[in-house]
This record gives sequence, structure tokens and C-alpha cells, in this order.
Amino acid sequence: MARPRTFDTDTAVADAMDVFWALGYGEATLPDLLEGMNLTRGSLYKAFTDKKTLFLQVLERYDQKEVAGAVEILTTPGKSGRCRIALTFNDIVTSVEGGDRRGCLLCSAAAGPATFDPEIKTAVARSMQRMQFGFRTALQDTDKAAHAEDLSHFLVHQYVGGWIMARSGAPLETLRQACAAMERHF
Amino acid sequence: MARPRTFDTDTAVADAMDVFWALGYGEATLPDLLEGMNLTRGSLYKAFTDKKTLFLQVLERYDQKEVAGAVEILTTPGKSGRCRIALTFNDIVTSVEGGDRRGCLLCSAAAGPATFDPEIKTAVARSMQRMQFGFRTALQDTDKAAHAEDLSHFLVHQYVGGWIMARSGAPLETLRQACAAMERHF
DNA sequence: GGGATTTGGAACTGTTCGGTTCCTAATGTT
DNA sequence: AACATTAGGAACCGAACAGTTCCAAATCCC
Repeated sequence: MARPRTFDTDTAVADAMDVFWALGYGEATLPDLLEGMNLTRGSLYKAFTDKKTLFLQVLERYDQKEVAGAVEILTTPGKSGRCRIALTFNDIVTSVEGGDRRGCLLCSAAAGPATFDPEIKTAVARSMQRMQFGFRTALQDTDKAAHAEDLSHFLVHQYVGGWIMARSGAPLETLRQACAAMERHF
Repeated sequence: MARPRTFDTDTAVADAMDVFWALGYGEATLPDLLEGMNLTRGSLYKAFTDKKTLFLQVLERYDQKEVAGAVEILTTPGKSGRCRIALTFNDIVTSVEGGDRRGCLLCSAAAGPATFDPEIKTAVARSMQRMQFGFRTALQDTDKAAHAEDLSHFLVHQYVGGWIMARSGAPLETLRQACAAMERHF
């Protein structure tokens, strides 16, 4: 005995993810979100409480879609561990080649709102740990298996740095060289 | 025949650097800056035009002080190239050990305002190139001299990722492991 | 000492922000 | 048909924001 929602919550969160991904958390204003989500103020606040709660749901979705996809590639046997790691880093180069300079929402959140908001910090840390798990699993299928733990943290740093540099406008060629060095030395 | 300035411009820029370093560019408000610099609105705008111009001067100072210091360590012979590189990455660990979670102003600027402001992007790119030059010079004193160019870009990514993770609150132990892996494999 | 300029401070502008509160129309459920 | 709830707006609030202007007091240089 109640009127149901006319918009799909999942679609709305997906739209919000696009806005946050393109603009960043702090730079995305409420009008930006309302336009991107095709919602009115009242509907957004009724459904998502506030901007930060919405962003936490966006981070959750990013974890389920993008992070989970990367982790699956890293953890699925068949290809060598080295190959799976190389594929993951190639995502940086290929996205920039395709004109996409948005970078990685998770990495941008780590550099931005995670620095001053505890809840966002926790959510970011959780996804980062999943990335680290993926790298560690892949490393166990290499000749460096003995150092999988240390090296996985090292690769997380490399991953974050690569996406930040991609978003900051670094030349495609330097991104390529960084990833090439990665593949050559592992 | 004019009243001279009572504050030192260089000191004021140094104070502004502290504020931007702690809070980030977007999060630092004008009242934050006025308090940290011990200036009034009128004085700040007369001397520095606006917030962004002030930040560009801060980036210039950061380049002359912090970046130049890191580059000097990387380029000064005496120690091995590997040792100089390790020293540079150890700065991340030691600063966090000392309770400093501010990270690197340059890396935070790359992840933040450089993504939407062309002038800041240019300034950040310039300092990043100096870091890359430092890494390349150090690499020429190693057994990897043949790949110094590729590897220098790779090390810049590693450096940026490390500082971003440090600022985002990553556990000290994971930072240590990442740097240990760096030293072990180069 | 007199003219020029900076200082510290206050006041103000116009905008944007997050957030709230209405109201009416729409629409499923019982 | 009656009811409960949401949708879709609009209007509004208080706060903070960057930026500007004005002024009297202070102060240095000539």
C-alpha cells in the first residue's frame, strides 16, 4: 500500500558513479549529481540521505564492478601470474589511449576524501586490500612467490601511482614506459 | 617613499605551504590561509592576487625546497644509485613513523587540482619531470643503466603511489613492505 | 615634516553549497 | 474506492565561499 519508486536505485547509483568518477568527490556539486542522475533534490535526499552516504554506496558499487573485475583477472588461473599482472597495468594505458583520463575512482578517493573522512577511508582501505589480495594471488604463480606479500603492496603502490599520473594528464608515452618497465622487470 | 611591507613574502609563502600541505588545495579555505599566514584579506589579495596564484607560488617553493632536495640526493655521486633510490623511498616510511601523514604536496596536487586546472597541471608536470630526471640519473649508476629511461618513469609512479597511500592512512607496515620490496628487487 | 603607500580591519557582493520543508499529483496496495 | 506512500517540484534557510572595496592608522622615504 505504497507508491513504488519510479527510478531504479541501482541505476541512480551507477549514474552517480559516473559523475563522481569524472569530477571527483569534492568537485561534484549537488546540481551536478541531480543532473547526472535525473533526480530532484527531494528524491535524492529521501533515497540516499546525503552526498557522503551516496558516495559510500558509489564506492561499494565500484568495488563490486571495477575492483572485483580486476581481482578476478588477477586471481583466475590459466594465464601466468606475470601475464595477469601485466594485463591489469595495461588497463591504465589502454584507457588513456581511448581518451579516458578519469583515472581510477578508488585511487582518486584515496588521494582525496579518504584523507579527511574516516568512513571513506575505511571503504577505500577495504577495496585496496582486495586489490592487494589479487596481486598476491597472481604473484604466487610467478618465480617471486616467496616474496608475494611484500611485492603485492609494492604493486598496489605502482597501481595507484599509475592511475593518479594518468588522471593528472601525464603524457601517454611516459605511462607506456612505466608499464613497459613493470613488465620487463617482473 | 612608500611604506614597506611588514611581513616577509617568502615567510608568508612558506606559511601558506604548510596550510596547503596539511589540508590540500581545495580544502584550504581563505580563513585557513589567513590564520596560517597571519595576514588580513586585503594584504593577501594585494600581495598574491588570488588563491590560485598563491598556490602556484607555493608549488614553486615546494619545487625549490623539497623536490630539489630529493633530486640532489638522487643525483649526488658517492653512494650507489640503488642506495640513493632507497633513501628517497625511505622518506615515505620515516615521515609516517614520525607521525607525519601529510604526504607529498606535489603528489597531492597531481591527484587534485592538476586534474582540472591547466596552470597547476603544468607546474606539477615540471616538478614531476625533475623527479624523473633524478631517478634516471641514479639509475645510471646501477646495473640497470640500459633501461634508465623506462625505469625512471616507473619509479615516479612508485613514488607517487607511495605518498598517496601514506596520506590516505595506509598502515605503516604495508608502506614498509612496499618499500622493502622496492629495495630488494632493484 | 610631508607625501606616498601599506597595514589591519570591517563591510559588502553575489554565488554556491548542503540541507529542509512544503505541496500537489501520481500510483500501487488493500 | 480508500489509503498510504512516493514523485516532482518549488521555495527557502543559514552558512561558507572568493573576491572587492573602503577607510583610518601606521610608517617609511625623500
